[in-house]
Amino acid sequence: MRGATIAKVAQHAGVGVGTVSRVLNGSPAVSEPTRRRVLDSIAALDYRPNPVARALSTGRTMAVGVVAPFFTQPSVVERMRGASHALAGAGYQLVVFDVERPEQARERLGSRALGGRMDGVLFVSLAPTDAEATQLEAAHVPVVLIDRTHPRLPCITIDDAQGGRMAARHLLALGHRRLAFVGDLEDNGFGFESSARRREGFEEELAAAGISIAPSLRIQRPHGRAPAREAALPMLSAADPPTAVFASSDVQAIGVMEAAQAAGLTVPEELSVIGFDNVEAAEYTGLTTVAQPLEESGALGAELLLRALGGEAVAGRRMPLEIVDRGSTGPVRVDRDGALGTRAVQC
Amino acid sequence: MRGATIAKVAQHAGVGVGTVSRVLNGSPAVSEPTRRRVLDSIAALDYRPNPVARALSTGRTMAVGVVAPFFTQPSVVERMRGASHALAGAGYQLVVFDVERPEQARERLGSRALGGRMDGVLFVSLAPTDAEATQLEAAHVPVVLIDRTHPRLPCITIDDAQGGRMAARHLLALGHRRLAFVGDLEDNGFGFESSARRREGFEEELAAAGISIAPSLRIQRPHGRAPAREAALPMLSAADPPTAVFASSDVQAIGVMEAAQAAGLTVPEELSVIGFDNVEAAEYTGLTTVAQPLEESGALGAELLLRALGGEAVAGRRMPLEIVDRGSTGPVRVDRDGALGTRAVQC
DNA sequence: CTGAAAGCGCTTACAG
DNA sequence: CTGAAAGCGCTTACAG
Repeated sequence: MRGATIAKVAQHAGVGVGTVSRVLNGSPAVSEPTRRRVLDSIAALDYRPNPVARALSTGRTMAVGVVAPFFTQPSVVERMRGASHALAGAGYQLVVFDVERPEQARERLGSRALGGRMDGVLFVSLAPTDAEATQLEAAHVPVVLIDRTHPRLPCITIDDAQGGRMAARHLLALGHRRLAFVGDLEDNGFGFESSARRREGFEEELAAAGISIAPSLRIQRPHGRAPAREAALPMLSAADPPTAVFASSDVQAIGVMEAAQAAGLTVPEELSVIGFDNVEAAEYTGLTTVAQPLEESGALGAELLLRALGGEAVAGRRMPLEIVDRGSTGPVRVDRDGALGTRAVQC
Repeated sequence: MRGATIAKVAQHAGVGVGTVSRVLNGSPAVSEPTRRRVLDSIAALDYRPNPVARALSTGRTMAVGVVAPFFTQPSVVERMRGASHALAGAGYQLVVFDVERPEQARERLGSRALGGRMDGVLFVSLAPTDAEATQLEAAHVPVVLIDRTHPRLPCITIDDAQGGRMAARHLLALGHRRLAFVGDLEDNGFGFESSARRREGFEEELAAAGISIAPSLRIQRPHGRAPAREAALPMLSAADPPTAVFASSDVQAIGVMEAAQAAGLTVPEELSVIGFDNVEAAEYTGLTTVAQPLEESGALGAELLLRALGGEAVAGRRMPLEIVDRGSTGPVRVDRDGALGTRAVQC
């Protein structure tokens, strides 16, 4: 006995199933006495409508899929926080599709995972292929992207290049001239482009100041704290380390700070480090960063999706950036001769 | 046209829908030629079975709910990582039910959220009420708890009191005698008991050594970094601060380390800090902690649930604990007179 | 205002 | 091996 059905309730109340359905759905076309009687029967039988049957009948599942690299990118979790609240408030269930490896994207999305089961889909830091987008459109499943773009889909983005420029200006204003960059591999299987755009903006602004990054100071590794740390350590231990590092994510910036500690460089006195994103860890590691509104982007993405679900045509939005200074960057050290300080000449 | 249906495929292949269903479900009772023909039609029409219809027909939704305080407890995310992989591998969708406030637990669980829509439920750091448990049992929905207990349900737990004892022994062995505790409010709306059990084990072991915690050094606050930091600051700034602090979670331990920095105490020289859980942040803040296997507990919980879903009777498990020493604890300082060092007598 | 019936898209005995 | 039919539990025109 897996619970009462609408038929049992109808029988108990002495009405037709249609009438029970009407009171369930708040139809005004039910007389008050009947309504009461049905409500009483519902309570008496502890009846709860079967959402699966309802979904089959209405064509709406009341579930939204969220496709994201949940466990490799801490920023995703913060975005989820915003989305989860909005979705739950609107009565939607949130189904997670974790994508950790590029191949998974292919397996999961196009096929059974999304088809027919989700009323809408939120892509976070990931984008559907063109074929998938077409298919989703054909099925009339609204889609919103966060932190990625697509020509035909509403996207919530930031200006990554602009963020890179902001980081450059921040470090230049502190007098730094010997700068390093630590970011993602630019040819990754997910098509992540943020790191490349951030680097481009950064280098562009440096170029305007007549500065370029020495090839040995441009590090690109798979995303993650450990790879960043391991790649930064030799660079920071060398005879001529940079005086400042821009990492294209907080995760990597934290790796750089760990490398600095291992190399015996104090932050920010001997090395300035600035990250990007403003994830929670940036707060308790005291990292200065180019902050983007993570939770807000998730909330906004969910809101847009809800409106699209309601039949509205929605447009994407670009979110603002700001530098949050927590003290991991500082003025470049200058020794008595006025030369730019490096570890080699200090002490 | 929301995609082809089984009827269209049957028509296209010139067979009955039952036959199409049989090839879909790998029934051996289909001749090879028919099978090929049906497969061709499926491909030609780009047909994908509607999971909602299938769910209604079979009574299995192929979805599992995870009920947890996702965004207030970082440990939950690490547990999810383990669970997500196992569930996805078995073809189950993962539906998240975030519970941030005590009242939400009531609204969401018992009612529409879980009823009829989930094949199984994983509770993380949260437990169903007795009424909910009964209801889930009546509906034959298997349940597994992680980090909580219930008399009739399989639970994956740790020995919290034992962990508290381990922390105590660790600090006692380093010579600490003036000890503080920072943990959760013990009367919280969620029924979290870990913090209380950890404190009890800690105090028990101290008592065996003839030591007790001064009331002013026993801090209990809502879970979180900021409340821990704010409550610890005055304690650490006082004339007679403790030489070591046991926090019943890493999150709170990080708050204590922030307070130590604000109070001008160096860790571990002037203050030893040990946490509990071993979340990722413990790694990059260099926190010594009583480590529990978070990801493994999630994976194990998912496995048990899958086995229960397969009809097996499953039993819970107790996970092992170990101290991971990252250098935030050290020997107590002793001044020249041999008295136990405190900030007041040093220098 | 209300009931009977068709329909949502599958699966699965039941006959053949 | 295969088809026709009933059934899963709802919703929603359609008549009255």
